[in-house]
Amino acid sequence: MPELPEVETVVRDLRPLLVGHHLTAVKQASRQALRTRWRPAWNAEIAGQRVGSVERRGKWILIGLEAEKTLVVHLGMTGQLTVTPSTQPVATHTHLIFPLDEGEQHLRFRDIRRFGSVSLYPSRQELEDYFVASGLGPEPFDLPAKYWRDCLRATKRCLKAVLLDQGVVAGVGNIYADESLFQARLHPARLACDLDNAEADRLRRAVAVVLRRAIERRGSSIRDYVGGSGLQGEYQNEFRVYGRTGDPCPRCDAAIVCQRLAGRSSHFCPTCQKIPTTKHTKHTKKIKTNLKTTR
DNA sequence: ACAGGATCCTGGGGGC
DNA sequence: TGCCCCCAGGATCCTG
Repeated sequence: MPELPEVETVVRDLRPLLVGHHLTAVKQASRQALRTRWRPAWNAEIAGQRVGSVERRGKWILIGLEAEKTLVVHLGMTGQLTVTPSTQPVATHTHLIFPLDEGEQHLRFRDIRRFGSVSLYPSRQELEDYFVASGLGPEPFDLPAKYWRDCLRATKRCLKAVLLDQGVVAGVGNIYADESLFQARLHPARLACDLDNAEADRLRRAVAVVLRRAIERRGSSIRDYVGGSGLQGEYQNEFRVYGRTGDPCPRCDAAIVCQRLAGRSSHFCPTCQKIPTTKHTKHTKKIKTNLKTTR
């Protein structure tokens, strides 16, 4: 899916197009259910509401309405949230249409694979309760060093799994996990609890550096992702390991490897990102032998 | 507690 | 051209 940089790009694009404008209605453009079913009762709640804010939390998009009502959108794998002229033909797999103001513009939610969701929370508190209940972790920028070290020390999971865990840090997905690990020169199968403080700090900074750069480039467009104004991202042109199996490592020229790890394809340089011998080597070896090389 | 697999979906690409 | 299989940026549930 769109990961944090893509979601941030959508939010930045949508903010000037939505804040101060009114959602006048809701049209369900398809009968197919999203991950969370749109409740007809929300139609009346939305109608006539003025948009006060557009924000991001992890991979969630929060559209603030009046009286603390919040429209909450998750793009899943293939979700697109865009403002388009109402004269533009409605694309296939468009599920929800929110006409704006006098109806000359539409806010549209399109999602091919339907892993995404759109729902309405009646108050900030209920939304916050949901995030707490689902264990959503802190934002990756300015992560407290001690918090991060403690999280890593407390788990025997591999680094790849920890980075993908939205409860540890919110917003990182498969692409940016691989790119961050390369940036930090750490092997994705390293056990989190094996990292020393210097390595933990390196990874924490690498995540922030990679995500910031990706935001500057408006995220990565692999197939379905577009920003809030329909524009594609550019960061895919700067991938150093993701999707580059067999290509030379930009640091040392060794061939980039792709292995299945934590259920996801994981790309890394076998030379720059080595697993050092440690007290947990036995366990790590077990993980490594379980890996199945793909492609 | 954690790994790993299956699941929810559609579409694109490769192999034959 | 067509068919079949595998793969994909996420999250969640289940099993061992």
